[in-house]
Amino acid sequence: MTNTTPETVDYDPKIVEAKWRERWDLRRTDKQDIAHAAKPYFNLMMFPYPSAEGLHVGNVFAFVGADIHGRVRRLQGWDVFEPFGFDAFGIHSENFALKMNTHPGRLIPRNIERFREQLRDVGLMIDWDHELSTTDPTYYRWTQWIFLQLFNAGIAVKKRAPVNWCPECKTVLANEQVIDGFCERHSDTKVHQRLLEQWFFKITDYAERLLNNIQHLDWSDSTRLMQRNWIGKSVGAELDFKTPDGKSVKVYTTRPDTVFGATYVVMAPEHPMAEGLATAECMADVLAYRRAASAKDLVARKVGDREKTGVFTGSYARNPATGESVPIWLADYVLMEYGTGAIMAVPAHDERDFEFAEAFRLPIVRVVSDPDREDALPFPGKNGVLVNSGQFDGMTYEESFPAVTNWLQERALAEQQTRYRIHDWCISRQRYWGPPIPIIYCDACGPVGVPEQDLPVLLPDIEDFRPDDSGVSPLARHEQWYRVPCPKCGADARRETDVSDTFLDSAWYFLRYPSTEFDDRPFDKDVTKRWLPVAQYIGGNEHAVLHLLYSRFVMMVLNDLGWIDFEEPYLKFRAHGTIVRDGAKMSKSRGNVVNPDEYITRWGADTFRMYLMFLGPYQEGGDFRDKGISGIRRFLDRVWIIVHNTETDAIVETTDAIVRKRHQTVRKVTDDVEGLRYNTAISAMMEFLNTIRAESKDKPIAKEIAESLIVLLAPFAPHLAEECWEKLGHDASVFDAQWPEYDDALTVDVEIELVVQVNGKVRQRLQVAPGLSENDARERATADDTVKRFMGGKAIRKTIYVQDRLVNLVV
RNA sequence: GCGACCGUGGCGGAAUUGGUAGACGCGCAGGAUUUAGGAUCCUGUACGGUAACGUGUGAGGGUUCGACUCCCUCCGGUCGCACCA
Repeated sequence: MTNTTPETVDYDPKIVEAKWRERWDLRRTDKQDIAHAAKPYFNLMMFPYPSAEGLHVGNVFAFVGADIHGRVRRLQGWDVFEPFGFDAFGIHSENFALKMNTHPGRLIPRNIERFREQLRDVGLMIDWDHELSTTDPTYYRWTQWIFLQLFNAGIAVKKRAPVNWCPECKTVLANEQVIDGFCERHSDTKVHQRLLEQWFFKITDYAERLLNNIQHLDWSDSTRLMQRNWIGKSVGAELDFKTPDGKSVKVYTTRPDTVFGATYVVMAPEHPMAEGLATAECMADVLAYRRAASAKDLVARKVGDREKTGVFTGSYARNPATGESVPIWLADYVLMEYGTGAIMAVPAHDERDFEFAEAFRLPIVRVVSDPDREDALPFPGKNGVLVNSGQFDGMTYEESFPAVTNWLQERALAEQQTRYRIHDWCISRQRYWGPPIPIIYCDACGPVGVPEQDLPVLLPDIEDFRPDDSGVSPLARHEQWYRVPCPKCGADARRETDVSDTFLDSAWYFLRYPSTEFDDRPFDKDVTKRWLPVAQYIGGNEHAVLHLLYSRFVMMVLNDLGWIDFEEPYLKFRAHGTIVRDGAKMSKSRGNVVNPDEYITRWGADTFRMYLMFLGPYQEGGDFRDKGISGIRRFLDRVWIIVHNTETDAIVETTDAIVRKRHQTVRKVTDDVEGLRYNTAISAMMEFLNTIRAESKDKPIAKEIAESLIVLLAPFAPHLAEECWEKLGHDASVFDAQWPEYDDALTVDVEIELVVQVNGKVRQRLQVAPGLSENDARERATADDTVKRFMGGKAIRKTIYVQDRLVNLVV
């Protein structure tokens, strides 16, 4: 390096990073005083599943972004707590162990060990004293405790329910594990429906509160929208269509205003009233249709072709508004699981009903008309006014919805109703690798919760944990484990053999982090008060619905039961983006997976961290391209050189340009890191360095300039920053320094470029002092030869002046 | 099908509230240094044109003194939901 002074050592990240890893451990730099922190800041990142493949570059991207945020907050004076843990229970670990012919209990510790080493190399500010793993009995003991709180409160209940069953995994799948009717893990295996007795959490009872709180959360709009959609609130009415013999067919609709256009009724094929409504001559068809529909399972019905099929029952019901007799049909486009399992069909204003009416030649009656558009049917919108609707004609949707509903309600033919799409949370898994559900079944006492002092219910160490298709967990094959006396009456009883859903493990882990030292309580009340709710949560979008919703729900319940004094766990949540390679998602099959270890070894952790953050906006992700990383390394090399050339004991004059750039950079980086715009924060630091280099021309620079650069850089490249900080004469860690301040007045340039437009086109750029008046600006502009030429001697009709930016002359 | 977001050089990507399009970085070209290569440093780099200048943010239209930014139509992509009545 030509401009390196002889005694300067080249930047060798291997040496620097090893030195500071050790120093941080020694000084306990990353540890937090949980009991006494004055300005607590809980910086949470989603804990990973410790896969056998080790840390993925996407993990590193996620954690580094969160770590930078934590380090910035620390420099800004907060007592930052940045814990880490492992979400190690679940189907992933178990399936992998089965494939490798080993036991997950032996696999997980190895994987965790590997993760820990890799994470250490990345240079995260993690307080390892508070590490946790969901598979640790000292953790899942309290997962079971939480289950018991919900059980005792009547929120955990047992129900017989249809579930998604994957014949390959041989277990129940959650809805999100079903992709287009196939298992997410076995893309060629169709998911079946199966009826099982399972434990459910009554999250639907909390739907309204979960929905309502969303508006107060500092989350991104898209995440909030996804949560709203998942909860799926709809306001409508249950209407009563009566048959001549007095039977009552209840239908649910969100458009009671269109009831005058309801020309037939449709029931789901499995509707309990279907058979009773079938007339003798239609019975054979009805039964045949039913059989055909149940052969097509629920999932296939949802994804299969949407050709409308159906069958007439032979019966009629009375439209509660018109009093006319309308036919009752069965069709599989109506789902038993939503609403009442029956609908009133308004073919003129619903596309599905329209298709069905066309296919079976049923009458179509228009009851909404848009005066602005004479639309073809169907016309599903809410614009327009009612027609063919008796005394309601001429009303808008907003008027007619309540008017029609009330009118029917007065005659006991309707009831306004609010419904939610969200289902109760099924937490039973017929699997081995999870926390046993702490329930004991007694013939006399029924389901009894395991007494708190008997927790944890340890997961037995068994070798034959392979699931079978019996519909029960492998634990049900271990009599010596499940046979226990009833805790209430002492009679022979048996344990619940299902384990709980991984989402329950992860629903409360952040509550445990600050309290890991307590073995007699899940979380300490004082500690929790000090640290929770979490200040900022960073994680992947794939968990933006379920994980966040489930943990919000569990916190809400714990709050209601008096265990905690907040009900929303994450005040602020931001989702990071995904790293792709050459425009495609990284995957083993594509062969474009990036191994972070190689890059850290070759370039150093600091370079790798910064490169990942430089790829693109943190919340959008970016495209990983090998070549670009050298630019970051060059930047860090130059920082190293400039700091090592800095005079620490001499007074060095600094140019105004450097000072100005310093203030501009501090402002820009401060704003950018706040909005997680790490890519532009890095380019601002690069610009700062470029200015310093151009101005100083290899001469030593002033100490305070080097210092502010290093502090800004520290969250991104912590090892190098520490080394440079020490070189600048500091004994303490750079992370005990102060985030630099800026002065707006000192960011103002002495000379600005004034753009001169003629008729909106840029024609000239003039160097002027800032703060020019409009008249002065116009004078300067019109005096310019080029500007004169483009004005062509015409008079100015209008001048637009944007202070210190541009003047536009309209001629 | 519905909803959300997005489309900018050879590439990754910049551009507070409409006000200099292409910051920063990669790559590339030329030069310096070097026995050579690499590294490093300097200069240039949207496109066309010797130049004046013209043209440019997926396509087309609109609003405006002025549009990557706002509005309409279309095309393409990513994600979420998906017969939810």
